[in-house]
Amino acid sequence: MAQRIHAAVGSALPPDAPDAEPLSTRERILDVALDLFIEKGFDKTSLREIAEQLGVTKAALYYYFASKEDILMALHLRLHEFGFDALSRFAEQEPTVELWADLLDQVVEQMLAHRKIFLMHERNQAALETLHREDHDAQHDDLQASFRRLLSDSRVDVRDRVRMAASFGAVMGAIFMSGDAFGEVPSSELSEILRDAVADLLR
Amino acid sequence: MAQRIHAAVGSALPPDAPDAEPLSTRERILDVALDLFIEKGFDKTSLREIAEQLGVTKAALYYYFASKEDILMALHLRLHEFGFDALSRFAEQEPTVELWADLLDQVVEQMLAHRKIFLMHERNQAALETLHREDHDAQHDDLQASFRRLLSDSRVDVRDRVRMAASFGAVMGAIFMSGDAFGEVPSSELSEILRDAVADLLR
DNA sequence: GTCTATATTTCGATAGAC
DNA sequence: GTCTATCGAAATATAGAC
Repeated sequence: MAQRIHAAVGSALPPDAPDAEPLSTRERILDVALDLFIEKGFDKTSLREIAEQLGVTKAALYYYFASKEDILMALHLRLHEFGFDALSRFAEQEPTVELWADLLDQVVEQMLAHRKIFLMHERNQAALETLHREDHDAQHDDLQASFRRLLSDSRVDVRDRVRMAASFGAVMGAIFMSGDAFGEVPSSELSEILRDAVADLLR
Repeated sequence: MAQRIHAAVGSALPPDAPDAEPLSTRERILDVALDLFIEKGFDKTSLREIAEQLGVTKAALYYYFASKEDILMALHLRLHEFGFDALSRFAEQEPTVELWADLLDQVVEQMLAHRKIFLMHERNQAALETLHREDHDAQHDDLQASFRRLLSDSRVDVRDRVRMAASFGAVMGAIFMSGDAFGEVPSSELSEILRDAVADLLR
């Protein structure tokens, strides 16, 4: 596993945009993998399965990705695309509940727009951690790590820090934990309800 | 895998209670497995590893458990022990935010008292679902399923349902998502902060 | 109850033709 | 770019002695 990971980020366009050009094979692999990683988990998904569902053979996958973990990494990088420079704001200034509330507003939008990617992350924490352990490039200083650092910042009152963590969990819970209990609720309504709830927690 | 799963529940006593009798081998297996399933995930934990850390061989494990999944099932049953008859209250009456708030108070206590079991569940959702797919005994009608049913109950206003899900997520987030950011915060304080937060969400 | 084998399967990955 | 064929490793699980 000393191999360089060279994953890149697939297109995040909606699947049937008006002028959708046919997805590249690479992107199709990622989309199939994303669904399977959500449904069965990374470890229980075999390359054979991904290939089969795509109508190619295992070996073809290796033309696009150096390893199975490389596929996971490419999906992980999709997450870094959306808004998680948002967290970088906190690198310089002291975290406050007000800043946090602003951040969560953005996070809610991103999560609703890219449910699958977030869901995949929620359901494959262990596999993703292994990935990061091996990537000692530490170029990205992972999200979760920044997260924990923030929540450990002793300049902020404990009560506020707990509420910061809780408000994030609240958003996650409402969007993901419930399966599709709110699948029929329009995103805009869900978004508004959540914004209010977050405000109540961090007011 | 047509084999009957016959897992039973290990003792949930604190590890060094005053009159602690030495743990049975069976319980020691479960405790080691619990730690490893949290740290590396179910799929990446091998029976060899569990056995090694216990000072026995793989084969010995099979005297106590019929399969690797059987070990996971035994740990899953530990969860059913604590307080999740709590959810049964909702089977009969209409869910309300008031009932939900009461429930969450209990859940907070259970989570703080049995962090590891809950953490293991959070981090091995995929493996646990596979388990349930195979256990078509449906004797237990899983927690998560009851959960989703509750949150889909159209008698309750959408806004309230979303807040119910969010409040649960808030508790999970504060206790688990943060790693050990609040490890030094006394449980009693954490519990009180969370109770207040939940009240703000469901008031 | 625990051990030493070993059977069996599956998977990730590679080589090389086309 | 995709295929066929195969390698090698690792894991779960079993058989049978002690």
